Amino acid sequence: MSAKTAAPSRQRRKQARPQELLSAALELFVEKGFAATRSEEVAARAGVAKGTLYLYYPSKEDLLKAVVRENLSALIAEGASLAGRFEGSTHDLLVLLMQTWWERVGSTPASGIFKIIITEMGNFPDFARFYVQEVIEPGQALFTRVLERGIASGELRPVDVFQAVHVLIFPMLMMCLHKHSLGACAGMRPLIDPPSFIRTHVDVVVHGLLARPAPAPPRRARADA
Amino acid sequence: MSAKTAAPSRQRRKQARPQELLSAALELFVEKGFAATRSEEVAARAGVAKGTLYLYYPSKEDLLKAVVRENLSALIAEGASLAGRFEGSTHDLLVLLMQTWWERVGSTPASGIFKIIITEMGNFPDFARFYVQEVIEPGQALFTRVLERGIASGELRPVDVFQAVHVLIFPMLMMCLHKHSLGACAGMRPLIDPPSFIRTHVDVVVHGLLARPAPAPPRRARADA
Amino acid sequence: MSAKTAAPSRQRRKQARPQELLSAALELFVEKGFAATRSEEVAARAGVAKGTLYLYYPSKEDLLKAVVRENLSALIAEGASLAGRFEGSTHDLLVLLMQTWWERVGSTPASGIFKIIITEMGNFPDFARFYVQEVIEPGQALFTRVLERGIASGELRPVDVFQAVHVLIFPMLMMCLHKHSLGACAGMRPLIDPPSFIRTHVDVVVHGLLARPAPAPPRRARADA
Amino acid sequence: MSAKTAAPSRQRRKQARPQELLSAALELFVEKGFAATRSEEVAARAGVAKGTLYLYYPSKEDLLKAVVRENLSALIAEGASLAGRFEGSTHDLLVLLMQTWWERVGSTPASGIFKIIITEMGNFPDFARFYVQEVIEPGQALFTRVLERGIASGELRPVDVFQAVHVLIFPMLMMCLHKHSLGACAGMRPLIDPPSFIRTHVDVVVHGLLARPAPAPPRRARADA
DNA sequence: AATGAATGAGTCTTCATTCAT
DNA sequence: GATGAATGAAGACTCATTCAT
Repeated sequence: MSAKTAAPSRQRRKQARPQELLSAALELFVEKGFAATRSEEVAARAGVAKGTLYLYYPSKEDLLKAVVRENLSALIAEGASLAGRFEGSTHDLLVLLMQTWWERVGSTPASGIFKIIITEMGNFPDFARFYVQEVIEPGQALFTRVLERGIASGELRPVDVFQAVHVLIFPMLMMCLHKHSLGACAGMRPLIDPPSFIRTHVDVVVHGLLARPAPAPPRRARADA
Repeated sequence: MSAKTAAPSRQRRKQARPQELLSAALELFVEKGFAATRSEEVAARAGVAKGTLYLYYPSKEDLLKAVVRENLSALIAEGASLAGRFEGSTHDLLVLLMQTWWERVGSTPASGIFKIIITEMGNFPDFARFYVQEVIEPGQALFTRVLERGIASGELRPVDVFQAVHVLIFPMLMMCLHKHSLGACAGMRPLIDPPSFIRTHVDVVVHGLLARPAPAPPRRARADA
Repeated sequence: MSAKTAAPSRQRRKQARPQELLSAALELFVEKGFAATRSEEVAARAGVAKGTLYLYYPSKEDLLKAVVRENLSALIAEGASLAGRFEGSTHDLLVLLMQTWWERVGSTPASGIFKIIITEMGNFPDFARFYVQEVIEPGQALFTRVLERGIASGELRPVDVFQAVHVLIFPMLMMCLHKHSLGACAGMRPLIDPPSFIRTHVDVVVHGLLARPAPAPPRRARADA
Repeated sequence: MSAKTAAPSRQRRKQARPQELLSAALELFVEKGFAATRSEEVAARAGVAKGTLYLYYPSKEDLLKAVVRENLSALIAEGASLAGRFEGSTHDLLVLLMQTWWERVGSTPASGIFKIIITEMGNFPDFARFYVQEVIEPGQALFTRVLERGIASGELRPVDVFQAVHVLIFPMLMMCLHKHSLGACAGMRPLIDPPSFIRTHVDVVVHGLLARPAPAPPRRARADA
């Protein structure tokens, strides 16, 4: 506590600079969009002067790339680590995956990255490739394996796996986008409660995938909203 | 027909201008983002000079508003009209609604609007309010009614309706976003076939919502892969 | 009266066009300045379309020149005609000249011309020459003759005539400028009453010029303001 | 002195910038008019780039306001300080006031301000109010006090003071305007010599105001012609 | 290393002028 | 002749980037 409030040594601050700049940039790019964010604003939010930004990132575009890369590495690591460890029913695994994903990504500032990607992917083709290789493909592979195992074991219906994966993932992504667009509009009451939404989402989708659906489980209504 | 190929008279062109400008603007705003699109580009794509744009829309921001308004009004009307007319099972109605929505919006350039909205909603608070009133609320109301009817009739499980609506809608929106981000990256094989995805989506979600699921139909959706 | 309200025949309007355009232009150039006046405004105030203006004057600059020339011819004619006719004391002649000048110029829209000239003279050197020859020199010659006659006859002190002329004229011009700058600011009570000011001006200056000033005449105070 | 010829440090230049910009702006606004002066010209004349101007003044209009404020504040201070100190005849005070005013304003670049004000006052209503409060009213008050004192002491005729003030001031203003319009036209012989004109002006007007004019001094003012 | 004054290419927007109707 | 849609050169202003301090 006292360590935080005390003025950090010059050494420490310098070390933390790149992180601080990236996180300031993430916030602003998410809030206002890449093009509409002035590089001076990024510097200001990171507590440094305009010129300092350029000591760390040679251009605004490079800064964007660094922001995306930085935040996506975290995503991938999380996903990969979870992949192997689990033992139990496919149903339980899916619930766990989704909740963990929300905890580690959806509920953190990193969730904003998807907004940037959606918008800027067209303007940075090399990004598209990077993103597909590093995020989309590993992610799909993970869910594909889970679903295929569930189908093989007879727990799930033999639906089209490739698309079922997207049925699972898309609402999660949309949730993130929502959080940073409509959900970020000041003065607007929060329309959706993410954890609750995720429960419903997983509940519905897993039910829809089950081979012999169990008798409807004691569903939790919107008590938390 | 022959009249069209001849140089259209000035009168006729003036009539068509707003449409042409809006559609050029839609394309570009979706492709490159609002902030990154130069107003002169819009004019050029509509085949007019820079100044002409300003005869029709007093500023770039007004142009954006007009684009969104123009494209979303139609959407709402479609949905509402379909809502009332239908007789049949909730299952069939949901399938029909989703397919119609895709036909009228998702598969048209208007689908790009959602990308713009995600990005720009935070920058235009008054527009956010407009969008909530004109699009989000009516849309939610429509699906809410359908689901509530299905639950009342015993066809669907009594899930949280508000969230189930989002479970239905979010993947559709995400589909649109995907189409204009990753899906638009040149040289990338089409990863998802929307109609097929929608079938799977509706199949899974409706199954997940049904009170006594019919024996899983052995149909395989992904005919295109 | 009825002739005015009835729609003038096309023939009449066409004949009146140049006048109407010049007078609209004069008003606007005086109100807002030459550069800040849009040519479309001039056309609109004259009740014609933008293009019509260009049928009469090939450019905005030509329009300005026409406006100034048009209004200065009137000035000159008035001055010249008054020059010869008068018989009586120099004192009375000066009073008459000033009052007439105010009636014919100062109190009409033509008074605004001085504001334009002051501002634009530097941008149109050929104007400067024109103005000196057509207005300044004849005007100075007139007053010079009057004062010299008064001095010769012993009625006036032998002051520097060239400068005395300016002592007489400058306040009149300043009055015109005042009327179209401060005096034109909406919501500002009229600070100066021109006729009254002119009486004081002439009274003071002629007193200052008289060789043996008459006992102070029964001065009219500011009863009219 | 030698320090000045060496390249001034960045710090020093920053300090001097506002002054340099204001004085460049004054020159150009007077020469060409406010609307006709491009902001880049101002920057260029001050020896900086376009963008630098905007580091100091947020808009061209603000620049104009700063120019006027800057130059007129000094004027008021001068007048007021002189007003109180003087002991001697009203005649002498008036002569002194006029000469000082010419020294401090009329003969400096600040004299051009009046040309700008005449033109732009109508376009900046809030500025008009400012000018009335800060310049016109204090100035009038000053001369009003002087004349009233002269009348009270019997030195001057009991003329309408408000108007007499304008009789005194208007030619001075007109002199300034003349200097920057006709007087600025290249290739035109100097028609008026201001100091000499002012002597005549004050001579004539004060004579016109005196209660018992001294025997007209046979002095001939135009020593320079 | 850090700063922030300075730059100037680039963008939105206006408006004098043209010309098909 | 008259119109007003269209043009595009020009101007106010912004902001990514540089570099002297």
